[in-house]
Amino acid sequence: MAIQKPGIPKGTRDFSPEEMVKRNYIFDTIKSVFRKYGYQEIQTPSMENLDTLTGKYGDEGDKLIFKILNSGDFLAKVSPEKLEAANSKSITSEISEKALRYDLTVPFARYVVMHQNDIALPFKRFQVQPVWRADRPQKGRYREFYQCDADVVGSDSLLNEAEFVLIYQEALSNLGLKDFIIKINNRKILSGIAEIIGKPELIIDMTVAIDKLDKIGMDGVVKELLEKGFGESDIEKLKPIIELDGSNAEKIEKLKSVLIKSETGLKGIAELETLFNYIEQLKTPNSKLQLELDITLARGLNYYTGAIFEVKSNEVAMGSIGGGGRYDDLTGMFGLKDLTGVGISFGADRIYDVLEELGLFPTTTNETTRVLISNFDEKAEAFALPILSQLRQNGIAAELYPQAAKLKKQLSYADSKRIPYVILIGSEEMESGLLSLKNMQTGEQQKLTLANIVNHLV
RNA sequence: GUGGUUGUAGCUCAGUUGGUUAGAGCACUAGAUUGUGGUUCUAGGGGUCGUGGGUUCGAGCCCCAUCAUCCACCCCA
Repeated sequence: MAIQKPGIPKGTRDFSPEEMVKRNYIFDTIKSVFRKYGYQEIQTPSMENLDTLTGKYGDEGDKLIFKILNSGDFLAKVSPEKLEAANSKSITSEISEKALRYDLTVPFARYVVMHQNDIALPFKRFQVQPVWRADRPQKGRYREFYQCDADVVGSDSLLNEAEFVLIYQEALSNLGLKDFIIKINNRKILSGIAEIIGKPELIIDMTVAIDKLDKIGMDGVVKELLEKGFGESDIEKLKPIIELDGSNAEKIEKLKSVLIKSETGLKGIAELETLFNYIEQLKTPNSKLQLELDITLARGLNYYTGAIFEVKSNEVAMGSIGGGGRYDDLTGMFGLKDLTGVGISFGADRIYDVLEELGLFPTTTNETTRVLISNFDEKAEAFALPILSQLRQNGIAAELYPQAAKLKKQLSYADSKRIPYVILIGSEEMESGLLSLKNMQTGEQQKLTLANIVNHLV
């Protein structure tokens, strides 16, 4: 067999020891905040049944699901007519019954329905696992990436929404981000706007178009709205709403008058007011919470029914680093009615890229070996083994250089692995029982008993 | 799915109007220093120039195809 150049699939990455230290720092920070707010961790399988996932993310989303080919002779069951027709879509369901999870929310909904008799409502869970999307990769976009989700089902209180805002604020602040904005909108307000214009059936097209405002400008939005079937008069009504500005309170007042005839719209506004009120009372005093009511915030997922969240860093040009919202009907698709849920997600990989770009990773990461014992020959090695054991019994991360080698090489090894201390054991040390402890940072070296070394390193 | 970018050593990249034996830095190995790393100096190993075809006396360079890559759009974390 010919030697082949190794490679990994497009949009996937290896993570080095150094990168893992940084990634775990992000995961641990986010997880501890989740726990602090009463969320418990679960995990679900990497793959779900294909029909669990299809139809939940819209047509665009379905295309991005990674399907898993059935094992064995997967074409045997497909009828000759279908093979002849060569219609990929109709054959897919026959040759693939599993798929890699696309997000953590739908598997969570599936979990809740399957375990509904075992979980106490309201159920607050968090989940940190990779998801896969068959996207074209680009900056900040990968085919395999981690999401950190927290969701609660079985509670329609807006207190949950308020706490999610605080979780965003606390977790991202803890990670060292100083300037980020949490955008909030409400699907009911969007519905209300579509109602007022008289095109409630076009709400999706409307929200997708106005979502692009800051990217393509008002002219672009108008152009797209016209293409989607809105009339000139509709757009005239829409314009002032889209261009809404001022403080959050001012925006709410203006929206109230615009949406006066829409029951749904007014309900959305009432929800926002309650939410802002909760946040005001819950937030840490003096915290620089940047919260913005953004009426153009839509987000693609069609299952949001209430609040919609999105978080963006103002310091780095990057897509959103988090998002979420309320979905009233999610478990309904799996036969469990009237269960409301709300959740948020952190995009760990994008947060990594942002922290890297801003140089915000802490330098004092202490996840390497604490002390290396040198190895000159068989005799010294034998002498070192009980010492190695003692160090480890005292909870000190220690390693013995696994074979005799030149000291230069062993010190280089310690240096490249950033091991802070090296114990040198030669004939002199073996005779006296005093071991040479070298501090790799200062270069200083002193002779100590093992007990002293342990005290020094603990 | 659409448009563009770039493919040369393990990594980051030079390589002139097409011309002899394709270079540098970093990394690696060895030595200067037989028990002292990070700085320095010296030497060394390492290349199907993404792949296939074409033009030419001659191609890393020009042409075609193909694959990969990154970026942007769509959409999204």
